[in-house]
Amino acid sequence: MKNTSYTISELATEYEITPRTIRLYEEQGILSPQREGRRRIYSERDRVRLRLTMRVRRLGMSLAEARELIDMYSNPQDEEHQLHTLLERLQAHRDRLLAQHRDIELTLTEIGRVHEQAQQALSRLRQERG
Amino acid sequence: MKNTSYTISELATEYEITPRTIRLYEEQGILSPQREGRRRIYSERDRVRLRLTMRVRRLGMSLAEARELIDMYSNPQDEEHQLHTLLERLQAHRDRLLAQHRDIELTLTEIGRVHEQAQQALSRLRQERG
DNA sequence: ATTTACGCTTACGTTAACATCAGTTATTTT
DNA sequence: AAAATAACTGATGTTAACGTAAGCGTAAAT
Repeated sequence: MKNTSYTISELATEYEITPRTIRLYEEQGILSPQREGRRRIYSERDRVRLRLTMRVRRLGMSLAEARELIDMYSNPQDEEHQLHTLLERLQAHRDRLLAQHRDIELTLTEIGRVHEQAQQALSRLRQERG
Repeated sequence: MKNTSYTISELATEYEITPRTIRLYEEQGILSPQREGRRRIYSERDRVRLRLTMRVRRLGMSLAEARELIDMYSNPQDEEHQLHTLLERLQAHRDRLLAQHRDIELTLTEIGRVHEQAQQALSRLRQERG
């Protein structure tokens, strides 16, 4: 059984963020560590949710969006209506990610173009100097 | 010849942003429209730079990063040292974009998993209700 | 000739996502 | 026992990226 638990500074070190940030994520409802007195004890689940949060934050999502998405990962709905809106929200996130995917490819193409030009300019310089 | 020019509100409408935002981008050195009296006149080049800015902003880049990257697109360097740092910066941007690319794929995989589960739960509900 | 529309500058307001600090408690380490 | 270490709760500060509003100029439409 994974019965591992973590302190706030362990997680902070692992993900290279400050404890302040981790507490903020709790305020935002993303994490919900247990307490041992006043101290926070983070479970493996908390750690996973933190990792997922960092991942989508790198993609420019807000904390609110991050929370929504991550909550959907583990939210077993029972009503048909709820399942429907879940599917819709998932599709919305997917659409956005696909758009970003395209944006990345376009940007990489541009970078590749400039990179090549720079390489050529560099070899020309070395030729002349030769 | 593309001698087209645009007013601020034309660009604002096209890219669904406010004039305020466009003026801000000028302050940040991303755009540099000509003036006709006090009025700003945007060239095709400005428009392209605005489009590129919007693109990388969707990827979560800051305006400073956007400016740096977009400036590199059109900056013909002449010194070897400058070409080297240009190549380095390009590679840094590329690395970051590739990391984002992976993050997107991971997130899409998760979403796909949840999406399937939800679909299945939905068909089960409909089966029962029959 | 005067509304109306568009644009300008200047300045203050706002929100998100933290950082920083002060003061306190609790727990190790020496 | 004393001191260092880690964590806690407020509270205030900071930065980026805008939004909003006031007051003014200019040009086009009625």
